[in-house]
Amino acid sequence: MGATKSDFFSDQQNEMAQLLKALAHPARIAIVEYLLNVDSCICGDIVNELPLAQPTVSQHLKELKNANIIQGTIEGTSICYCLNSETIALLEAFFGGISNKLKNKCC
Amino acid sequence: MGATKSDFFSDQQNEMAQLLKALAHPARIAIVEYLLNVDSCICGDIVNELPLAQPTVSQHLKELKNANIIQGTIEGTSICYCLNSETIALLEAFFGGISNKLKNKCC
DNA sequence: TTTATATATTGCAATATTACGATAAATAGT
DNA sequence: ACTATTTATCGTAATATTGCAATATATAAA
Repeated sequence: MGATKSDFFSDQQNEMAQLLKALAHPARIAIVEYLLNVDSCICGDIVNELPLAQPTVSQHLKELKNANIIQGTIEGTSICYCLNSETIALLEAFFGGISNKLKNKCC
Repeated sequence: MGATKSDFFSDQQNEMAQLLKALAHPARIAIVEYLLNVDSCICGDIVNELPLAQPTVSQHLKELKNANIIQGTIEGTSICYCLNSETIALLEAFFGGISNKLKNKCC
């Protein structure tokens, strides 16, 4: 016990849960907001921006990258991260869809 | 170690992370989708709908309730759950805002 | 090749989540 | 009051996440 029973849910449900889990941490929200506020794709400044050690930030970036929320391109010795607008659009559509359908409901 | 360093992030970032965490599980996504597809607020049918034991479902419902994603009203011996459209709107706005701001970016 | 800089990986301790059996609480009907 | 039904809580085992020191990797510059 203890492990999520993913097998019993649909692929779509599992994927959305995974995507939301990747964002379900204040540090990762902060990373997304930072990338949004910075003009160009700035790289390891994220480590300086956050109150976390470099390995911890690296781990959070990895999770965001795995979930396709951000992309990283190598630029010399550093890596340049930026948001993936397709994934953001997917999330927007998910909640937009719920919101729309909810308008015809009693509660 | 091991605990999230919430103190170092903004209230807004912590709240959004918490809200997303409440949805970051396939069972809880399934509950939201079920409530959306059912005409009126139907109660303990959720337990029958999901491949999980009653205490587990009760726990998931509690988390959704704590995050203000669903509401429960007592109806005789049973409880009637339904989605909270305000919280859904908040989530829609969050991702909509990111999506909009992202349009003017280079990546 | 050596050195400096940037990022990733490993290993581990602390903490959180998930799931469920057992049990409690609360209400409806008898 | 007793019984059945519905939902919540407790206790606990299994698993996952978080954070960081230490270390590895990889590229740039000297």
